Amino acid sequence: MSTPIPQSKRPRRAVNFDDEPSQEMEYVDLISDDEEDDYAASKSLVPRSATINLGALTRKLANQTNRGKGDILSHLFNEQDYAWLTLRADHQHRPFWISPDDGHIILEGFSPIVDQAQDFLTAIAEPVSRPSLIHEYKITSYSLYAAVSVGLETEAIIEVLNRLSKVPVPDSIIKFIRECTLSYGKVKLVLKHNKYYIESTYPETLQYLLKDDIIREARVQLSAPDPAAGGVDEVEEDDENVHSFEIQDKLMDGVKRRCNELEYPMLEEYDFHNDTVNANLEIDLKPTTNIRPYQIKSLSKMFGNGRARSGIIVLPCGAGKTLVGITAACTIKKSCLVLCTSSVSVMQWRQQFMQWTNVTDRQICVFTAEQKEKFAGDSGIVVSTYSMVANSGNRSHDSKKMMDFLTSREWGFILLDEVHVVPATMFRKVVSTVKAHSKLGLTATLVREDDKISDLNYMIGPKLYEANWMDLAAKGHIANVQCAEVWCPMTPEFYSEYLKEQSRSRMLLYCMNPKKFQACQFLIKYHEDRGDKIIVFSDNVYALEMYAKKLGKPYIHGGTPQAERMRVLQHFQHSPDVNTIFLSKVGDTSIDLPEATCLIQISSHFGSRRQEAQRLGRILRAKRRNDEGFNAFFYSLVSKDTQEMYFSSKRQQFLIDQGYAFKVITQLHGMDTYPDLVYKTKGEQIELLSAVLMAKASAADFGTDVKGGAGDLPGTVTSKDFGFPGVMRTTGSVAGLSGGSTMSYMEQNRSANRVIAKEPKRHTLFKKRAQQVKEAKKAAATGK
DNA sequence: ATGCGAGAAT
DNA sequence: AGTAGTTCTCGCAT
Repeated sequence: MSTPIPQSKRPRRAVNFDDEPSQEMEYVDLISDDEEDDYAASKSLVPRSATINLGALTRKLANQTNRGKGDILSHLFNEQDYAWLTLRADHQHRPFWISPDDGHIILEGFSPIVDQAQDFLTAIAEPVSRPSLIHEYKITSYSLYAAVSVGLETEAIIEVLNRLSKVPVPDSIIKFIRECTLSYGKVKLVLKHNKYYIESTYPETLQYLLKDDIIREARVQLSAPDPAAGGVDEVEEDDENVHSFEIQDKLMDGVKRRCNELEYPMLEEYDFHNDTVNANLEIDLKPTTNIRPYQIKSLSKMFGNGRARSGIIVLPCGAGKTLVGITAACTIKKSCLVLCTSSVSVMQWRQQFMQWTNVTDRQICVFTAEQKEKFAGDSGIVVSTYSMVANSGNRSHDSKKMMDFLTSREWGFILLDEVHVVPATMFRKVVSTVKAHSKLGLTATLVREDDKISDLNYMIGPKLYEANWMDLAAKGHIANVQCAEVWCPMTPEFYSEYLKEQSRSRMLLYCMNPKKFQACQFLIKYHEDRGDKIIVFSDNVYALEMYAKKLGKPYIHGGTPQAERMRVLQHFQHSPDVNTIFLSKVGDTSIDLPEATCLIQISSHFGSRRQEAQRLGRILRAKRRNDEGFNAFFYSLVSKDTQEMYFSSKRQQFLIDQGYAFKVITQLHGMDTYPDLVYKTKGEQIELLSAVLMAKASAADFGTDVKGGAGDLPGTVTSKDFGFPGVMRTTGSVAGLSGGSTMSYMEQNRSANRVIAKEPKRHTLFKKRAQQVKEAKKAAATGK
């Protein structure tokens, strides 16, 4: 929406986030006549496994529409039959359809005005899936709250929707938009004297909220309540127009949830310019710090009206989330608390603050188990971990004192790194125990496998911005990645054992499948020869060790001592002789290896979409990403006809929705003739099988193995055991790096071969919401 | 330093 | 289809 500010014109110290809600202008003359060419230009296919749900488009109306009972064929197609849709005469000039049923929007990715349409849709709707040619969005109450909070107005939203839609905007959708946007902003959550208040200029609204049991009981009663006085009379009047009441910290979470359910989501904005109570923090970005256009854009959503809106910014790994957070802190210029998931991240955040801003040692400090510092002046930055702040009982003396320091003061800003962890039972309370005027959550993967992710809407705020991975890759901000799933047939011996086993012990068998072993070895060799640096991931520590030892590569898992980790990582980054490392899930986050250009997964038995995306993120910031035609590679090795097939498809869903296309490789050409292939003979394979069965039988073996430090395990590999013998590295030709095209593999249509993982639930929004509102209102009414 | 318990993710 | 189990990290105490 806002045009990127040219490098030269950008103000040196402050970042300009002017974000005039000028959507009115921008969408007026979008329709041009030359879309035929663009259509012809794009030839690639939508991945079959993308979650485009065209069925949703039709369900309800298809039933309502008179489709002619004499039609002998339509019953065969049911929901897939679109014949009833009444398109506008000039529909080909308009970029999307809107489903009257559930607010889903299908956008043509080849439309000449796709960029503008996409800009608009990301502001008002939730991206569901964005493969290359067709994008799916859905309008939800949350997405509409976000739209309003970012400055869009109800009628403007409806008008632009109407202008861009191939079908007239259904009345049901217009009604939904009006309802959702009407009440937003009427109720505010403010912090005064380190206490939470619900504030509104509409006394009747506060009165209405107080009828709800949860909200009423969370209210702080200043004096003995006068039974004669009811409702609005109890509300304190700060001045003529503003009314408010106080809420207990500990019950804040429930109150916020309730307000959302009652359709009065609380607006959290911080007028930091006019805050004279809290001391300013004199920090600025260094003049040399450059911010990318999409980073500015995301921040403009936060600061568009001159205040700091609480909310969430979603950027892919490697796209500079940290700098976005730091820039926000430099804009607010008040005391700031940064929370991370690990102590490694804590140090990284501190380092990045030092690197990008003029913050001094005295102003920034860390609070972890090892280090407990306080800043010196009236204001400063504290970087800590979620568990440090969430930990309630059994604190050390220093920690207690530090927690008092954190909870007794008012924070201008709280930065929540990896914000998708915040809904976890123990972590969620940090949001209300530490009192901050504004909150910003950062993440690359706003997904969880439970249903708690939507809690962030009321805990933190609306999703202010979500980048499109494909767009960033196209512009060179993150690497281009070729994704492939390699199908490895099980050997007959392994497969018959697999069939005998219970589900739990099956995992080892498909991890250790000799064919997978060979595929892994072959891919490593192939990519090392091209000059790639390779990370191999294995969730299973036993498999990790076996693979790494057999193939002679260093590895790191949870039991690897810190010093040892550093050694291995150093070698990987700087030695031309170490081009492959094996990592357990320690490597999922926080290990930054810009040298890596290729990633192979050998074991990933669960269906975690977040883990898959985070692993891919390890190669998105590849140093060489801007080289001509550079591609990073991401392989998942999957044992054929096992449970892995199912998990794999589930894991890939997030990336597919981001527009990544997974190729299926059923045969690695040249592998069978590769001279040093491991486990080539039947004898070796059976030997491996018996080793696996033995390991599986004795869990004790496992235990010591995993602990790693025990040391007496024969052949335990550490980096010092590697003389880094002269693994010759032939430099691949530049042309050879130009992409997946040079790889010989067979592609095939995966969807024909397996069941595609369905989205957990494609609920009909209206129904769910109606139900929620009904219950909430009923509860409120009975509270009378 | 090392072990232990808790908590998160799935 | 979901549980139980695995792995990892953190913070605290010895």
